[in-house]
Amino acid sequence: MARPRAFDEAAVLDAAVDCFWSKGFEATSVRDLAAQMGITGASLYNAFGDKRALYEQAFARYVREGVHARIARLEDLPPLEAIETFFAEVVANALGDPARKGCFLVNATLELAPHDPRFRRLVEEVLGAMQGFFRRQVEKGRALGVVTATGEADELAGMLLGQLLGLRVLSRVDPSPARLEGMLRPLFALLRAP
Amino acid sequence: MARPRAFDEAAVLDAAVDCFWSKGFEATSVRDLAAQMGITGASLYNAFGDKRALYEQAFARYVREGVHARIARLEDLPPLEAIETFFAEVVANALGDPARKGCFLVNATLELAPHDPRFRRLVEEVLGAMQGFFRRQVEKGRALGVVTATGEADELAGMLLGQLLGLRVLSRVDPSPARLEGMLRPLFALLRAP
DNA sequence: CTGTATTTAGAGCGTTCGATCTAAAATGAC
DNA sequence: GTCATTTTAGATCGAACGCTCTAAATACAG
Repeated sequence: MARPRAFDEAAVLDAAVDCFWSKGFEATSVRDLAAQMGITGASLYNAFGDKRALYEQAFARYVREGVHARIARLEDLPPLEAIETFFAEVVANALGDPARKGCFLVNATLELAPHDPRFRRLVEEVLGAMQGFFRRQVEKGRALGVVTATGEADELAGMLLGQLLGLRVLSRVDPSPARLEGMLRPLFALLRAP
Repeated sequence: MARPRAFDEAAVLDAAVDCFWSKGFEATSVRDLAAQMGITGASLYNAFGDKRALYEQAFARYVREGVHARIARLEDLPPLEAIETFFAEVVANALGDPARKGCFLVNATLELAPHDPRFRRLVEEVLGAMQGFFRRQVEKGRALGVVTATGEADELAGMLLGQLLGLRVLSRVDPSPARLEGMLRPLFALLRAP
Protein backbone atom coordinates (compact mmCIF):
# COMPACT_ATOMS: atom_id res chain seq x y z
CA MET A 1 0.00 0.00 0.00
CA ALA A 2 2.28 2.71 1.24
CA ARG A 3 5.60 3.56 2.74
CA PRO A 4 6.10 2.02 6.19
CA ARG A 5 7.21 3.92 9.27
CA ALA A 6 10.98 4.18 9.59
CA PHE A 7 11.09 4.36 13.42
CA ASP A 8 10.06 2.12 16.30
CA GLU A 9 7.04 3.75 17.88
CA ALA A 10 7.68 2.21 21.30
CA ALA A 11 11.30 3.36 21.33
CA VAL A 12 10.56 6.94 20.38
CA LEU A 13 7.68 7.01 22.85
CA ASP A 14 10.17 6.07 25.55
CA ALA A 15 12.22 9.10 24.56
CA ALA A 16 9.10 11.24 24.87
CA VAL A 17 8.49 9.80 28.34
CA ASP A 18 11.98 10.88 29.35
CA CYS A 19 11.45 14.42 28.09
CA PHE A 20 8.08 14.97 29.76
CA TRP A 21 9.20 13.16 32.88
CA SER A 22 12.18 15.40 33.52
CA LYS A 23 10.87 18.76 32.36
CA GLY A 24 7.10 18.52 32.54
CA PHE A 25 4.54 19.42 29.91
CA GLU A 26 4.87 23.18 29.57
CA ALA A 27 8.66 23.35 29.70
CA THR A 28 9.10 20.68 27.03
CA SER A 29 8.87 22.01 23.48
CA VAL A 30 7.81 20.02 20.46
CA ARG A 31 11.26 20.71 19.00
CA ASP A 32 12.91 19.24 22.12
CA LEU A 33 10.68 16.21 21.78
CA ALA A 34 11.34 15.63 18.10
CA ALA A 35 15.10 15.98 18.60
CA GLN A 36 15.19 13.55 21.55
CA MET A 37 12.91 11.13 19.76
CA GLY A 38 15.05 11.28 16.64
CA ILE A 39 12.19 12.13 14.31
CA THR A 40 10.92 15.29 12.68
CA GLY A 41 8.06 17.40 13.85
CA ALA A 42 5.88 16.27 10.98
CA SER A 43 6.44 12.61 11.86
CA LEU A 44 5.63 13.34 15.48
CA TYR A 45 2.31 14.96 14.65
CA ASN A 46 1.57 12.29 12.10
CA ALA A 47 2.19 9.39 14.46
CA PHE A 48 1.05 10.73 17.83
CA GLY A 49 -1.23 13.68 17.23
CA ASP A 50 -0.57 16.95 18.99
CA LYS A 51 1.62 17.64 22.02
CA ARG A 52 -1.12 16.93 24.53
CA ALA A 53 -1.99 13.62 22.90
CA LEU A 54 1.68 12.62 22.94
CA TYR A 55 1.89 13.50 26.64
CA GLU A 56 -1.11 11.33 27.33
CA GLN A 57 0.43 8.37 25.50
CA ALA A 58 3.72 8.89 27.34
CA PHE A 59 1.83 9.04 30.63
CA ALA A 60 -0.06 5.86 29.83
CA ARG A 61 3.16 4.07 29.01
CA TYR A 62 4.75 5.19 32.29
CA VAL A 63 1.74 4.08 34.29
CA ARG A 64 1.62 0.71 32.62
CA GLU A 65 5.30 -0.05 33.07
CA GLY A 66 6.03 1.91 36.22
CA VAL A 67 2.96 1.39 38.35
CA HIS A 68 0.76 -1.48 37.26
CA ALA A 69 3.74 -3.70 36.54
CA ARG A 70 5.06 -3.16 40.06
CA ILE A 71 1.69 -3.81 41.66
CA ALA A 72 1.28 -7.02 39.71
CA ARG A 73 4.78 -8.15 40.60
CA LEU A 74 4.39 -7.56 44.36
CA GLU A 75 0.72 -8.41 44.79
CA ASP A 76 1.21 -11.92 46.13
CA LEU A 77 4.13 -11.36 48.47
CA PRO A 78 3.55 -11.61 52.20
CA PRO A 79 1.64 -8.39 52.98
CA LEU A 80 4.19 -6.46 55.02
CA GLU A 81 6.88 -7.50 52.59
CA ALA A 82 4.74 -6.38 49.66
CA ILE A 83 4.27 -2.93 51.18
CA GLU A 84 7.85 -2.52 52.28
CA THR A 85 9.24 -3.74 48.97
CA PHE A 86 6.97 -1.31 47.14
CA PHE A 87 8.41 1.56 49.14
CA ALA A 88 11.94 0.19 48.92
CA GLU A 89 11.75 0.14 45.14
CA VAL A 90 10.47 3.69 45.07
CA VAL A 91 13.28 4.79 47.38
CA ALA A 92 15.81 3.00 45.18
CA ASN A 93 14.42 4.78 42.13
CA ALA A 94 14.61 8.12 43.92
CA LEU A 95 18.20 7.54 45.04
CA GLY A 96 19.24 6.50 41.54
CA ASP A 97 17.78 9.62 39.94
CA PRO A 98 20.54 12.22 39.65
CA ALA A 99 18.43 14.26 37.23
CA ARG A 100 15.76 14.56 39.96
CA LYS A 101 13.00 13.61 37.53
CA GLY A 102 10.91 12.38 40.43
CA CYS A 103 7.75 10.47 39.67
CA PHE A 104 6.00 11.09 36.38
CA LEU A 105 2.67 10.39 38.03
CA VAL A 106 3.20 12.98 40.77
CA ASN A 107 4.49 15.49 38.25
CA ALA A 108 1.43 14.98 36.08
CA THR A 109 -0.82 15.15 39.14
CA LEU A 110 0.41 18.61 39.97
CA GLU A 111 0.88 20.06 36.52
CA LEU A 112 -2.01 18.67 34.48
CA ALA A 113 -4.66 17.12 36.70
CA PRO A 114 -5.86 20.22 38.58
CA HIS A 115 -6.95 22.04 35.42
CA ASP A 116 -7.72 19.16 33.06
CA PRO A 117 -10.73 16.98 33.93
CA ARG A 118 -9.65 14.23 31.58
CA PHE A 119 -6.25 13.97 33.19
CA ARG A 120 -7.75 14.21 36.63
CA ARG A 121 -9.74 11.08 35.89
CA LEU A 122 -6.67 9.26 34.59
CA VAL A 123 -4.62 10.21 37.67
CA GLU A 124 -7.44 9.28 40.03
CA GLU A 125 -7.59 5.85 38.45
CA VAL A 126 -3.90 5.25 39.03
CA LEU A 127 -3.97 6.58 42.59
CA GLY A 128 -6.99 4.39 43.22
CA ALA A 129 -5.10 1.36 41.95
CA MET A 130 -2.22 2.11 44.31
CA GLN A 131 -4.48 2.66 47.29
CA GLY A 132 -6.28 -0.56 46.40
CA PHE A 133 -3.00 -2.43 46.44
CA PHE A 134 -2.17 -1.06 49.88
CA ARG A 135 -5.65 -1.82 51.18
CA ARG A 136 -5.51 -5.43 50.01
CA GLN A 137 -2.14 -5.87 51.70
CA VAL A 138 -3.44 -4.36 54.94
CA GLU A 139 -6.46 -6.65 54.87
CA LYS A 140 -4.34 -9.70 54.17
CA GLY A 141 -1.94 -8.64 56.91
CA ARG A 142 -4.75 -8.30 59.41
CA ALA A 143 -6.08 -11.71 58.56
CA LEU A 144 -2.61 -13.01 59.33
CA GLY A 145 -2.35 -10.89 62.47
CA VAL A 146 0.80 -9.06 61.36
CA VAL A 147 -0.73 -5.62 60.71
CA THR A 148 -2.04 -3.29 63.40
CA ALA A 149 -5.77 -3.51 64.03
CA THR A 150 -5.97 0.25 64.57
CA GLY A 151 -8.01 2.16 62.00
CA GLU A 152 -9.99 1.34 58.88
CA ALA A 153 -8.04 -0.64 56.29
CA ASP A 154 -8.88 1.85 53.56
CA GLU A 155 -7.77 4.78 55.69
CA LEU A 156 -4.50 3.05 56.48
CA ALA A 157 -4.10 2.52 52.75
CA GLY A 158 -4.78 6.22 52.21
CA MET A 159 -2.09 7.05 54.73
CA LEU A 160 0.36 4.79 52.90
CA LEU A 161 -0.52 6.43 49.59
CA GLY A 162 -0.04 9.84 51.16
CA GLN A 163 3.35 8.86 52.48
CA LEU A 164 4.33 7.54 49.08
CA LEU A 165 3.41 10.80 47.37
CA GLY A 166 5.11 12.83 50.07
CA LEU A 167 8.24 10.76 49.62
CA ARG A 168 8.19 11.46 45.91
CA VAL A 169 7.91 15.18 46.55
CA LEU A 170 10.72 15.24 49.10
CA SER A 171 12.95 13.13 46.91
CA ARG A 172 13.08 15.88 44.30
CA VAL A 173 14.59 18.27 46.82
CA ASP A 174 16.69 16.07 49.06
CA PRO A 175 17.12 12.54 47.68
CA SER A 176 19.24 11.33 50.60
CA PRO A 177 18.95 7.81 52.02
CA ALA A 178 18.83 9.19 55.55
CA ARG A 179 15.77 11.31 54.92
CA LEU A 180 13.85 8.90 52.68
CA GLU A 181 14.48 5.80 54.75
CA GLY A 182 14.09 7.74 57.98
CA MET A 183 10.60 8.93 57.18
CA LEU A 184 9.49 5.39 56.37
CA ARG A 185 10.93 3.71 59.45
CA PRO A 186 8.30 4.94 61.93
CA LEU A 187 5.58 4.30 59.36
CA PHE A 188 6.48 0.64 59.10
CA ALA A 189 6.98 0.36 62.85
CA LEU A 190 3.52 1.77 63.48
CA LEU A 191 1.99 -0.45 60.83
CA ARG A 192 3.08 -3.71 62.44
CA ALA A 193 0.79 -5.46 64.88
CA PRO A 194 1.99 -4.85 68.45
CA MET B 1 13.19 63.70 43.92
CA ALA B 2 11.08 61.84 41.45
CA ARG B 3 7.67 60.55 40.63
CA PRO B 4 6.37 58.10 43.24
CA ARG B 5 4.99 54.69 42.46
CA ALA B 6 1.28 54.68 41.72
CA PHE B 7 0.56 51.15 43.01
CA ASP B 8 0.86 49.35 46.31
CA GLU B 9 3.74 46.92 45.95
CA ALA B 10 2.39 44.52 48.55
CA ALA B 11 -1.05 44.42 46.93
CA VAL B 12 0.21 43.76 43.42
CA LEU B 13 2.63 41.17 44.79
CA ASP B 14 -0.37 39.37 46.25
CA ALA B 15 -1.87 39.29 42.77
CA ALA B 16 1.37 37.79 41.47
CA VAL B 17 1.22 35.15 44.20
CA ASP B 18 -2.26 34.19 43.02
CA CYS B 19 -1.13 33.85 39.40
CA PHE B 20 1.95 31.75 40.10
CA TRP B 21 0.13 29.76 42.75
CA SER B 22 -2.67 28.61 40.48
CA LYS B 23 -0.83 28.18 37.19
CA GLY B 24 2.82 27.68 38.09
CA PHE B 25 5.86 29.45 36.70
CA GLU B 26 6.00 28.29 33.09
CA ALA B 27 2.31 28.51 32.35
CA THR B 28 2.02 32.05 33.68
CA SER B 29 2.99 34.72 31.17
CA VAL B 30 4.31 38.15 32.02
CA ARG B 31 1.26 39.58 30.26
CA ASP B 32 -1.05 37.53 32.51
CA LEU B 33 0.86 38.80 35.52
CA ALA B 34 0.77 42.45 34.50
CA ALA B 35 -2.96 42.26 33.77
CA GLN B 36 -3.82 40.57 37.08
CA MET B 37 -1.54 42.91 38.99
CA GLY B 38 -3.11 45.92 37.30
CA ILE B 39 0.17 47.37 36.11
CA THR B 40 2.02 47.43 32.81
CA GLY B 41 4.90 45.20 31.80
CA ALA B 42 7.36 48.03 32.11
CA SER B 43 6.27 48.78 35.66
CA LEU B 44 6.54 45.11 36.52
CA TYR B 45 10.10 44.84 35.30
CA ASN B 46 10.95 48.15 36.88
CA ALA B 47 9.64 47.23 40.31
CA PHE B 48 10.35 43.51 40.58
CA GLY B 49 13.04 42.63 38.06
CA ASP B 50 12.44 39.78 35.63
CA LYS B 51 9.86 37.00 35.79
CA ARG B 52 12.05 34.70 37.85
CA ALA B 53 12.82 37.42 40.40
CA LEU B 54 9.11 38.18 40.72
CA TYR B 55 8.37 34.50 41.29
CA GLU B 56 10.96 34.40 44.03
CA GLN B 57 9.43 37.42 45.76
CA ALA B 58 5.96 35.90 45.45
CA PHE B 59 7.27 32.64 46.86
CA ALA B 60 8.93 34.44 49.78
CA ARG B 61 5.70 36.25 50.57
CA TYR B 62 3.72 33.00 50.53
CA VAL B 63 6.23 31.28 52.79
CA ARG B 64 6.24 34.14 55.26
CA GLU B 65 2.48 34.43 55.51
CA GLY B 66 1.45 30.86 54.79
CA VAL B 67 4.04 28.77 56.57
CA HIS B 68 6.06 30.68 59.14
CA ALA B 69 3.03 32.55 60.41
CA ARG B 70 1.20 29.26 61.03
CA ILE B 71 4.16 27.70 62.77
CA ALA B 72 4.54 30.71 65.05
CA ARG B 73 0.83 30.73 65.84
CA LEU B 74 0.66 27.03 66.77
CA GLU B 75 4.08 26.57 68.33
CA ASP B 76 3.00 26.80 71.96
CA LEU B 77 -0.19 24.78 71.85
CA PRO B 78 -0.25 21.39 73.59
CA PRO B 79 1.84 19.20 71.26
CA LEU B 80 -0.79 16.86 69.84
CA GLU B 81 -3.15 19.78 69.42
CA ALA B 82 -0.44 21.77 67.65
CA ILE B 83 0.15 18.96 65.17
CA GLU B 84 -3.51 18.19 64.62
CA THR B 85 -4.44 21.84 64.23
CA PHE B 86 -1.64 22.28 61.72
CA PHE B 87 -3.07 19.48 59.61
CA ALA B 88 -6.65 20.61 60.19
CA GLU B 89 -5.84 24.06 58.83
CA VAL B 90 -4.19 22.56 55.79
CA VAL B 91 -7.20 20.33 55.18
CA ALA B 92 -9.50 23.32 55.58
CA ASN B 93 -7.45 25.23 53.02
CA ALA B 94 -7.57 22.30 50.63
CA LEU B 95 -11.34 21.91 51.00
CA GLY B 96 -11.89 25.62 50.43
CA ASP B 97 -9.86 25.67 47.24
CA PRO B 98 -12.22 25.18 44.30
CA ALA B 99 -9.53 26.37 41.87
CA ARG B 100 -7.34 23.47 43.07
CA LYS B 101 -4.33 25.74 43.47
CA GLY B 102 -2.90 23.38 46.04
CA CYS B 103 0.12 24.47 48.01
CA PHE B 104 2.45 27.04 46.48
CA LEU B 105 5.36 25.44 48.32
CA VAL B 106 4.66 21.98 46.90
CA ASN B 107 4.09 23.42 43.45
CA ALA B 108 7.40 25.26 43.59
CA THR B 109 9.11 22.16 44.96
CA LEU B 110 8.13 20.16 41.93
CA GLU B 111 8.41 22.77 39.22
CA LEU B 112 11.43 24.86 40.20
CA ALA B 113 13.51 23.17 42.88
CA PRO B 114 14.69 20.09 40.97
CA HIS B 115 16.49 22.11 38.29
CA ASP B 116 17.32 25.32 40.16
CA PRO B 117 19.91 25.07 42.95
CA ARG B 118 18.95 28.44 44.41
CA PHE B 119 15.31 27.45 44.68
CA ARG B 120 16.24 24.07 46.02
CA ARG B 121 17.98 25.76 48.91
CA LEU B 122 14.96 28.00 49.57
CA VAL B 123 12.57 25.04 49.54
CA GLU B 124 14.83 22.97 51.75
CA GLU B 125 14.87 25.75 54.29
CA VAL B 126 11.08 25.87 54.46
CA LEU B 127 10.70 22.09 54.60
CA GLY B 128 13.32 22.05 57.34
CA ALA B 129 11.35 24.62 59.31
CA MET B 130 8.22 22.50 59.03
CA GLN B 131 9.99 19.31 60.04
CA GLY B 132 11.57 21.21 62.94
CA PHE B 133 8.12 22.28 64.10
CA PHE B 134 6.88 18.68 64.04
CA ARG B 135 10.01 17.42 65.80
CA ARG B 136 9.65 19.95 68.61
CA GLN B 137 6.02 18.95 69.09
CA VAL B 138 6.93 15.26 69.16
CA GLU B 139 9.64 15.90 71.73
CA LYS B 140 7.34 17.99 73.87
CA GLY B 141 4.66 15.32 73.55
CA ARG B 142 7.03 12.62 74.67
CA ALA B 143 8.11 14.60 77.66
CA LEU B 144 4.43 14.79 78.55
CA GLY B 145 3.87 11.13 77.76
CA VAL B 146 1.19 11.76 75.15
CA VAL B 147 3.18 10.80 72.04
CA THR B 148 4.26 7.29 71.16
CA ALA B 149 7.80 6.39 72.21
CA THR B 150 8.30 4.37 69.02
CA GLY B 151 10.95 5.73 66.65
CA GLU B 152 13.32 8.69 66.54
CA ALA B 153 11.61 12.04 67.04
CA ASP B 154 13.16 13.44 63.87
CA GLU B 155 12.05 10.45 61.85
CA LEU B 156 8.51 10.79 63.16
CA ALA B 157 8.70 14.44 62.17
CA GLY B 158 9.85 13.38 58.71
CA MET B 159 6.88 11.05 58.47
CA LEU B 160 4.53 13.88 59.41
CA LEU B 161 6.13 16.15 56.82
CA GLY B 162 5.78 13.42 54.23
CA GLN B 163 2.12 12.98 55.07
CA LEU B 164 1.58 16.72 54.82
CA LEU B 165 3.13 16.86 51.35
CA GLY B 166 1.23 13.78 50.24
CA LEU B 167 -1.98 15.36 51.44
CA ARG B 168 -1.25 18.46 49.41
CA VAL B 169 -0.67 16.36 46.30
CA LEU B 170 -3.84 14.32 46.76
CA SER B 171 -5.90 17.40 47.47
CA ARG B 172 -5.29 18.70 43.95
CA VAL B 173 -6.93 15.62 42.49
CA ASP B 174 -9.58 14.68 44.98
CA PRO B 175 -10.17 17.37 47.60
CA SER B 176 -12.86 15.42 49.46
CA PRO B 177 -13.20 15.52 53.24
CA ALA B 178 -13.51 11.73 53.34
CA ARG B 179 -10.18 11.14 51.68
CA LEU B 180 -8.19 13.93 53.34
CA GLU B 181 -9.50 13.34 56.85
CA GLY B 182 -9.44 9.58 56.37
CA MET B 183 -5.76 9.46 55.57
CA LEU B 184 -4.92 11.50 58.67
CA ARG B 185 -7.02 9.50 61.13
CA PRO B 186 -4.72 6.48 61.37
CA LEU B 187 -1.71 8.78 61.43
CA PHE B 188 -2.94 10.56 64.53
CA ALA B 189 -4.06 7.31 66.12
CA LEU B 190 -0.63 5.80 65.65
CA LEU B 191 1.06 8.94 66.92
CA ARG B 192 -0.63 8.88 70.30
CA ALA B 193 1.01 7.11 73.20
CA PRO B 194 -0.69 3.75 73.78
C1' DC C 1 7.04 -1.01 -14.24
C1' DT C 2 3.19 1.94 -12.93
C1' DG C 3 0.13 3.90 -9.73
C1' DT C 4 -1.11 4.98 -5.20
C1' DA C 5 -0.61 5.88 -0.54
C1' DT C 6 2.07 7.18 3.30
C1' DT C 7 6.09 8.97 5.53
C1' DT C 8 9.76 11.73 5.33
C1' DA C 9 12.55 16.33 5.67
C1' DG C 10 12.58 21.06 6.22
C1' DA C 11 10.79 25.51 5.41
C1' DG C 12 7.55 28.42 7.16
C1' DC C 13 2.85 29.71 9.02
C1' DG C 14 0.82 32.99 12.62
C1' DT C 15 1.04 33.59 17.56
C1' DT C 16 2.90 34.37 21.85
C1' DC C 17 6.85 34.55 24.64
C1' DG C 18 10.13 37.43 27.89
C1' DA C 19 12.06 41.63 27.75
C1' DT C 20 13.09 46.50 26.23
C1' DC C 21 12.66 51.10 24.17
C1' DT C 22 10.59 55.66 23.51
C1' DA C 23 8.23 59.33 24.99
C1' DA C 24 4.77 61.43 27.78
C1' DA C 25 3.22 62.19 32.61
C1' DA C 26 4.11 63.13 37.28
C1' DT C 27 6.36 64.71 41.48
C1' DG C 28 9.79 66.48 44.99
C1' DA C 29 14.14 69.48 45.41
C1' DC C 30 15.69 73.88 44.74
C1' DG D 1 8.57 77.80 38.11
C1' DT D 2 12.45 74.86 36.69
C1' DC D 3 15.07 70.90 36.78
C1' DA D 4 16.09 66.28 37.65
C1' DT D 5 14.37 61.81 38.26
C1' DT D 6 11.30 58.17 38.17
C1' DT D 7 7.17 55.90 36.63
C1' DT D 8 3.96 55.38 33.41
C1' DA D 9 1.70 53.55 28.86
C1' DG D 10 2.10 51.36 24.59
C1' DA D 11 4.65 49.90 20.75
C1' DT D 12 7.91 46.71 19.53
C1' DC D 13 12.07 43.71 19.56
C1' DG D 14 14.07 39.00 18.26
C1' DA D 15 13.32 34.36 19.65
C1' DA D 16 10.73 30.47 20.47
C1' DC D 17 6.30 28.50 20.53
C1' DG D 18 2.72 24.78 18.51
C1' DC D 19 1.60 23.36 14.32
C1' DT D 20 1.13 22.75 9.09
C1' DC D 21 2.35 22.80 4.31
C1' DT D 22 5.04 21.39 0.19
C1' DA D 23 7.88 18.07 -2.06
C1' DA D 24 10.80 14.45 -2.36
C1' DA D 25 11.49 9.67 -0.98
C1' DT D 26 9.77 5.12 -0.24
C1' DA D 27 7.35 0.77 -0.55
C1' DC D 28 3.41 -2.25 -1.61
C1' DA D 29 -0.65 -3.71 -5.05
C1' DG D 30 -1.62 -4.57 -9.59
